[in-house]
Amino acid sequence: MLSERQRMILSAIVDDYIRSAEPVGSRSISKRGDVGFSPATIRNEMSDLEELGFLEQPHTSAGRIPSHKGYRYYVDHLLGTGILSNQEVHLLKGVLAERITEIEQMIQQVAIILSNLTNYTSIVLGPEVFSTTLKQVQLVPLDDNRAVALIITNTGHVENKIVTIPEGLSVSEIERTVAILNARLTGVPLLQLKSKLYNEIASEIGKHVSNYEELVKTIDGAISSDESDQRLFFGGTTNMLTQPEFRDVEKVKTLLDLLDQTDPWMKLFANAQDGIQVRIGTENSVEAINNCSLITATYSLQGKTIGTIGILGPTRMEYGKVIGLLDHFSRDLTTILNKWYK
Amino acid sequence: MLSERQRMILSAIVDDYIRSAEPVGSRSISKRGDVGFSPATIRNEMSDLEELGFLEQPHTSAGRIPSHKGYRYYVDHLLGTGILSNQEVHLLKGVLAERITEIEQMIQQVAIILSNLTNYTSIVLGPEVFSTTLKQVQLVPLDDNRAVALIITNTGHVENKIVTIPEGLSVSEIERTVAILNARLTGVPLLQLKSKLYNEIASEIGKHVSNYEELVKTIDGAISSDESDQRLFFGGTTNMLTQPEFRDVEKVKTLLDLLDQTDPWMKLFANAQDGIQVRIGTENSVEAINNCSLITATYSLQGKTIGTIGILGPTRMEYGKVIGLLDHFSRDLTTILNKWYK
DNA sequence: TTTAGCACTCGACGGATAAGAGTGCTAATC
DNA sequence: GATTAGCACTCTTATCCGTCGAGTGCTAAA
Repeated sequence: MLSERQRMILSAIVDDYIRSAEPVGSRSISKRGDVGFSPATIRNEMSDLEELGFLEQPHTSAGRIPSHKGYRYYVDHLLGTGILSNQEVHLLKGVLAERITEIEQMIQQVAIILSNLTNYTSIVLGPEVFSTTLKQVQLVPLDDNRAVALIITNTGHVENKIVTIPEGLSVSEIERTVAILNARLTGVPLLQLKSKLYNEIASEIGKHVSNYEELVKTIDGAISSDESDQRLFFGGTTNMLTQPEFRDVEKVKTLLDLLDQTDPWMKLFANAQDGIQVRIGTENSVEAINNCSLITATYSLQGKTIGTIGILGPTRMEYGKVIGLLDHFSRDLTTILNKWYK
Repeated sequence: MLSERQRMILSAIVDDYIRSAEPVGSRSISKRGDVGFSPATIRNEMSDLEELGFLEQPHTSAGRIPSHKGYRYYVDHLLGTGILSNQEVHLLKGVLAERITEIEQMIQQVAIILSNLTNYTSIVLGPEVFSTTLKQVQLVPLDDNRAVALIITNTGHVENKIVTIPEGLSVSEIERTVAILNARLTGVPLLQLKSKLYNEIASEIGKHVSNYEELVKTIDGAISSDESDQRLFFGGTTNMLTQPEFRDVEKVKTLLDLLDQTDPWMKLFANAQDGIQVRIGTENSVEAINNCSLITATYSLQGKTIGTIGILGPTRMEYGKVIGLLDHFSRDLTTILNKWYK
């Protein structure tokens, strides 16, 4: 569809614009050396590229900037895979080599490192709520009527909740209840615990415990995790402020308010495909980041995708570098996790 | 020191400036009605007040704005105690009435409510690290070589850490170790756990366990809480962006970067006095908030101050309202907590 | 097909001017 | 003696206007 020369020029424009954040003129392209044509020729091609929708002009007599379509073409066809610098590889290796007992801690570390390396904002969805399953429930007595319920997941995460034990329950009743829970709920995804509890298990508990309604309610309180909020980590939220597109405080506020929320990100990540995915500008469906791009990568455990890590930057972001980093990282992380849980 | 008239004028200027964020002129004061003098008279007084250091002039022929000293005088001598609106009282009562199993959750709720009510940023130091003591340690086996260590504090907070148990330890050795820990560490402030472990307890464990070095190391990992980070909650961090003094992105970044850190706040809160404390501008010692004011209140349990809640706003903040809110809240919270833990 | 040349467009920058807000001082008034 | 009206003065802000430079689009020549 595009001639070789047009592709060179488009590539040069996107590159330059990513670096400078200013409209790119024909002269500066010509001077770069890698496109050996005069400004006039380049101007003609640029005019064509604009007609085709790959470029835009902020106003007559300004240079061109890439349109969303231009970025898309650039990402799909023109991008050389970024090569990581030694320092970057080193840093990532460092994080992944650290001995950490929980996946989440490691993920969080990686989020911070990535945001530092890229100077963009990183958003990480920890071990996927959708696929995390229950491994074990334990009840540890605290005092006369309270206990700590431990919810242990297959990803090695432990969550604790303080529960008040309904009056008049004998120790054996409690023990039996916990045994039932473990027998029936092990392997069940966290999100389904609640419905399973009410639909199947409540009645079974009823067979062994007299006043079981309140008990079931207590269990409900313990297992209905409020963790879904906490599984979303952000790194380098203020990095965006250094980008020239956020010189306006209004825009900053819109973005930061979005970063304070959980829902939009869950939705954005819900339909993330495996592997690297680049969503440019309005492809993101969330209005507040219509002039941003979101690059996501997934990591997996035992062949199953369990989490997503994303980098959010202006549409004018360094796609090559970020994709390279995410690719490298998601592979490494997957390898490590699988070795770990073998 | 100041005449009655000067006090009225100073008060009027501060009030107006807090509302408008613009230098206040003699004419607008005169027109307010509560100061029944002509602009000329007021001008003379303003000139005097400036000489005394209570007012400042951004430039000749602009109105006056309060200096730090002016705010200080206003807060100390001119401020009528703010009266809460019904809605505000209602909201606070609502939060405090909710049945929550952990102090921290409640504190966090309050932080959010307060930042919404004030439109400033709230910073809350949860149950004080300095005074929180250990109540109990429990070890729950997970699989062959791993276990969950539960650290239970006197404030009802439970923290869990996954530990890898050193090879070659018998069950009885582990049990004995836990017993020693409970016997010797109960009631010890969290911050002192580590030193106590190495100085007193390590040797005692050595008597019962052969290869005790690695075990002590593991215990260290479990008790050295990284929670100190998580005890600091922020609410409404983006509220500051709506304040006109933060129209400049640079300032926003400085502040937000500060809000990402923990240390400065710990230091700021470390020397918080009991009751309400107002620190204006440079009184804060942290440079990044030299044009902000921080109002803090403490709450207590069993007569002992256990936490601090602060509201951060521009020096031009609504002192009356915020002080009223904080006062009301800290009393209520203290009452509730004490009823709760009775 | 490519390029040199040139007229044209548009935003950025800087200086000049006017408007407006507010002061400080002086002299008149209470 | 305290208060106030009046007025000149200062400083900021907005606006206008001309200039400059970057960049384009078109035409004609190579």
